[in-house]
Amino acid sequence: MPVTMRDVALQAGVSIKTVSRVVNHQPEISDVTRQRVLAVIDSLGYRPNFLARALVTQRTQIIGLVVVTLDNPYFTDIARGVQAAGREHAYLIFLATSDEDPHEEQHSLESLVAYGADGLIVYATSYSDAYLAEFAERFRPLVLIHGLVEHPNISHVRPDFEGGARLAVDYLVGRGHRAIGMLANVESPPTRRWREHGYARSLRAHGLAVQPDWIERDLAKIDGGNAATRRLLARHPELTAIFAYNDMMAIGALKACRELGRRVPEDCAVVGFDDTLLATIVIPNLTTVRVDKRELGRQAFLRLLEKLHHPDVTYPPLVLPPELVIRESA
Amino acid sequence: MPVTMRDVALQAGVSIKTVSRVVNHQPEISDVTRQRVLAVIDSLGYRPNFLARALVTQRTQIIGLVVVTLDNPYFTDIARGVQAAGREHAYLIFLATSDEDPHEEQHSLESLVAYGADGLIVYATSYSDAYLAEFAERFRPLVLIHGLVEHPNISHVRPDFEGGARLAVDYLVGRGHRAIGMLANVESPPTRRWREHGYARSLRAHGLAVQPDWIERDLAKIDGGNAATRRLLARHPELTAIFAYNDMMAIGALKACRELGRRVPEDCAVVGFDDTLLATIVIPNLTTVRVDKRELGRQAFLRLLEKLHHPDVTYPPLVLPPELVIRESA
DNA sequence: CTGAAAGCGCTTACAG
DNA sequence: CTGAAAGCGCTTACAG
Repeated sequence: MPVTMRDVALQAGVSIKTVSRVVNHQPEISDVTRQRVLAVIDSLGYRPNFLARALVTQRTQIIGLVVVTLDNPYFTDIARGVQAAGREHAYLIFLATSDEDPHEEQHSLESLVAYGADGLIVYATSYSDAYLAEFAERFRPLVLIHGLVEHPNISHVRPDFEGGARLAVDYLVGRGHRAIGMLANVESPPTRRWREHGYARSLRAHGLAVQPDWIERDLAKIDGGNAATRRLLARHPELTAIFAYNDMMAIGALKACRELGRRVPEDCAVVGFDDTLLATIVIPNLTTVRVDKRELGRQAFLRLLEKLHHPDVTYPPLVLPPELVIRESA
Repeated sequence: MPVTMRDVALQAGVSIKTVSRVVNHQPEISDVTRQRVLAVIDSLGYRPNFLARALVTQRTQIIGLVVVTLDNPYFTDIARGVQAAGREHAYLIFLATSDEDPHEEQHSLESLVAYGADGLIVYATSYSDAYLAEFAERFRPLVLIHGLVEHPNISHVRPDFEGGARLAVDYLVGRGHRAIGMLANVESPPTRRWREHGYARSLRAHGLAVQPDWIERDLAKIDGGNAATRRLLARHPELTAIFAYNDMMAIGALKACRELGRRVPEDCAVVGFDDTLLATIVIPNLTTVRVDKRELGRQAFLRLLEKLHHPDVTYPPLVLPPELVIRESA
């Protein structure tokens, strides 16, 4: 039997509307009444029922956050940024994971809407762009992290992958490397191969030819990185450096090198991407491209908030500048 | 303008109640009517509003999960277990993190209740036991992971920490170690120092004296493990092995040894606890006590579900058996 | 097998 | 400054 507004009103000898006024900090109320109501609220331990409120206001102050996996610290850091920003603005962040199951991802999105989430922040590789556009059209505003879907209700936030990749490859070239392989994510759609563009662009800028065969694709995880590195090095033992899609793949590369008897960085330099907490756990410590993950999450939230307040404005993608962190692996 | 039941009813030429019946798969309805309503639902793209439903049924099918941090993969694995079990039973898992801020933790718990979560699963060190008991009394059933609060509405789930610690120390003694230090969590309240009991018990079982000074406390993170190891080894250079509170601290110990020029395992063996994904990333790979984290999460959910269905039953704590995984560090 | 009415706990114009 | 009434979108007895 939870305590309701009615209970408070009865006890305080005022109307429900008056209670509502003090709960919502509305000014048109005498101080005496306010104090009296406050006292009753306190003594009864009354808590407003958000569900009921949401039903009438059509706003829940809930933001849904859907990420593919919690396994990569990259995502948990982003989530933390979203949550911190959400807190500041009195929003609750509802974190859902799909565990890489596309079916589950879709289900999460729809559940979140059914529960009245005011908006969604999505990092999810498996959604089709068409589905996302339709979703944004029919339901709520969306902000996509790393995505790319043209729709007025969809905003975008991402690191400057291309710039980051150039930073990495420029550095490698500067260290004398000429045969630089790349580990790419098989799941990246052609429209979002930003890192590959950066890699190619940097190579060309230094007068080096781009060899498509030096790019090897696999899942963007440790095992994927390990397997891709083995294939790459078997085909092209002449490679002296590897630029990896993310830290996970870079760690896989480190493992592969270790198992293959190639010293890092002497025989094969490795550069990662993201600068997750794993980068300094691994030996050798990873040289990698740092992305401000919390800021990314924060900006995603802020973007969504803007859209919620100004539904008719369309915002250009926000692209955050990365930074090269030089450690031991290259 | 979302589509409501009323819209469907109007369009299908039936009452709202009839629509409700087909949406909720209630049997008392003719097949013809059902088909007609289904067709309208489909063409209108109707989705039930869970908020409205929850308001009347007083059940949301939402379970709140509160964890201290997402930084330790141990917690994300538990969360994954909870989520998987939740899915199977058509529950939505609302994951909240406090980022180690006690104030925020409390806020999460209360928000979750305000939004109508049917029950809560909590791993949170900073709640006082009294607060949790009062919370369970006034609001919803709770299951505590690693906790210990006697209250009929609170259930418990945890690995057998004491047994796991004995496994680790037995192994170390079996390998010839006699001077075995321990890294403990400063934040463990005296009632929950299960690993320390296991450590002491194993030592005594082998006729070895327990030296309180061989136990060093710090935060259960990498840096804490690093610092604690340095202090411990400075005071007791005679130690040849270290048993750590968790993998995070063990990784800190690895770092400390590396920086101190102590080879692992030759000069100092290290055993962790949890067997997170980090254990095989680190060099040397960590020998550690494996806990089935997903199962822990699953059981936490199942416990809660039981309680939701049978509020009057009180369940004994569930203690999951761990297992020693021998790798390179000991 | 089908429907009209009340109510879940709030907020929102609208009066006074 | 304060209150009575309607309504958010559903479900739940209760009739028929």
